[in-house]
Amino acid sequence: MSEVRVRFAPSPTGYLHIGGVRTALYSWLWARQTGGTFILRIEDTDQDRSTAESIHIVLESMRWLGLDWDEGPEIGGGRGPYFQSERLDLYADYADRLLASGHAYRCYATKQEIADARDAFHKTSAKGGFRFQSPWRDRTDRPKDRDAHVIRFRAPHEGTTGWDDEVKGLIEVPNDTQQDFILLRPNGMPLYNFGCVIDDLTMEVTLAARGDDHIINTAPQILLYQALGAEPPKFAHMPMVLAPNGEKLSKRHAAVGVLEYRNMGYLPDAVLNYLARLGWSHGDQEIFTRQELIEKFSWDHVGSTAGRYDSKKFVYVQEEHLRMLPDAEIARLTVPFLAEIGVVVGADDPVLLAAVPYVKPRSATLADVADGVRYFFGEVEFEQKGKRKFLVPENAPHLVQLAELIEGIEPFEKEKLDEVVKGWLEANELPMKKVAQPARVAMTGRTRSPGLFEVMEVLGKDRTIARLRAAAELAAAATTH
RNA sequence: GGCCCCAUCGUCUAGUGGUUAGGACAUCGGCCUCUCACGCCGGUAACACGAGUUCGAAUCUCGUUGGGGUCACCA
Repeated sequence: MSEVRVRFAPSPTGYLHIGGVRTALYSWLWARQTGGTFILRIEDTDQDRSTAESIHIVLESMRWLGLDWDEGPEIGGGRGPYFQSERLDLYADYADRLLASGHAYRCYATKQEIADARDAFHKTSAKGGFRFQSPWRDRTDRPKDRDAHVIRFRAPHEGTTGWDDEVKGLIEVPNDTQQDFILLRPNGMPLYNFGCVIDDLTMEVTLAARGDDHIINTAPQILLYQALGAEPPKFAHMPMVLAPNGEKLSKRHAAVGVLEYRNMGYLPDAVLNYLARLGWSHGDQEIFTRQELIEKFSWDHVGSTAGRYDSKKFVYVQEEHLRMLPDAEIARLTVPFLAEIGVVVGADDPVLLAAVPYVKPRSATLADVADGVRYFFGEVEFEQKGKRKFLVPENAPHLVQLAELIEGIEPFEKEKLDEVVKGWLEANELPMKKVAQPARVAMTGRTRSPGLFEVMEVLGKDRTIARLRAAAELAAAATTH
């Protein structure tokens, strides 16, 4: 079997959609598993919609996800260029060949003529789909008053065109439904089906993987390969990612731009895992490392039904990946998220490092971790509800006593703290519940946090005592009502 | 409407003629417990429908219904 060459060919007309990421991912996994080549190609032939900003977003998204390409923008490769807008000569050349062999023709019909024909078709309420029947299909002359024309494919009307799809199986389409689709616009820009075929052909792509909304384009493309006397690649059409309600996924339903997940503190590997698993399976396994994905991916376990985006499961997968990370790595990755909320610390900050293991099981994203360690830095910010409920005069003495008790504890570690404090509580017949919440609010400003003694250990003796005493004063001064 | 694709718990899926139809997320109950989590134990919950093939169908065939895609000088 020849070397695997696969590509991801987004059009830069917005953000990189998570549905697009999934098709990119499957191709990438296949290339990495087989030692093949993963090509990134930018389909920027729609000059009205393509933007430089969008190209940047695509590359940035791919980089963040770690979906590195072997040929493509910025690094080049032997089959470049990798922007369709820079391959115009090539398309012109292939169009000439098709013209010469009679597989294509120049069509001088104007957009208006086509629109009129379409209107007329719909007015007669004819059944079936509209196909523009160009009068130029069988003419050899040309109009005297204009030169602008498109180049159309001379589509066959008999027989069927089919292929054995890697995920859908055998698909056959009758040729009499084909139309003379346009290859080249008057300005020399190719349309999707033509550009895609010429690129896949000249880039020697062996498997074209894409969303199943492209199934409709495959027969025309195969016809084009045949007209060119070339062997088409294999095709894999994967089902789309739908919104939770089964509609087409859009901004309304979820964060669809993949970079948004970076900003929310998701891990690239978690995104990959979730997306891979949505539409593909490997027995009962749910959590995969990047390496496992590469090793275990296979086309015959890509399902054929559309998958719905499920944010809860996504969060679950993200949590699992966060827990797989070493604490020091989590600390390092959390630093920018801390900066975001005004806490400036280094990745090797001892307090941060000490806090991560306790905050980790309570967090899903890196943003959660940042928020979870926040009160270990700077001043305590009290949640009003907790302050009002627990920092009341009757609790003030307990906080002071706790501060005094703690003064003498050495080493200041959570096991020792646990032992001494609980002994003291028992001796004084004080229930833990009575003291814990006021102390928690005193130290963290919140009613929910890691274990009391864990917080103390991270805070250190001095700051623990200071916070307990400060809160005791607040509590004593609070007015009851 | 034509053409094409699809159909197992709410969701993602396992299943390739013989299973008490399995797992995961979610959900519900319980345990643990200083709060919140984590963790652990357990429950509810599915083969869209109808024919046919077969000793036997979630699995094969046909039809119905339902969902999706597409019918561009977008990709």
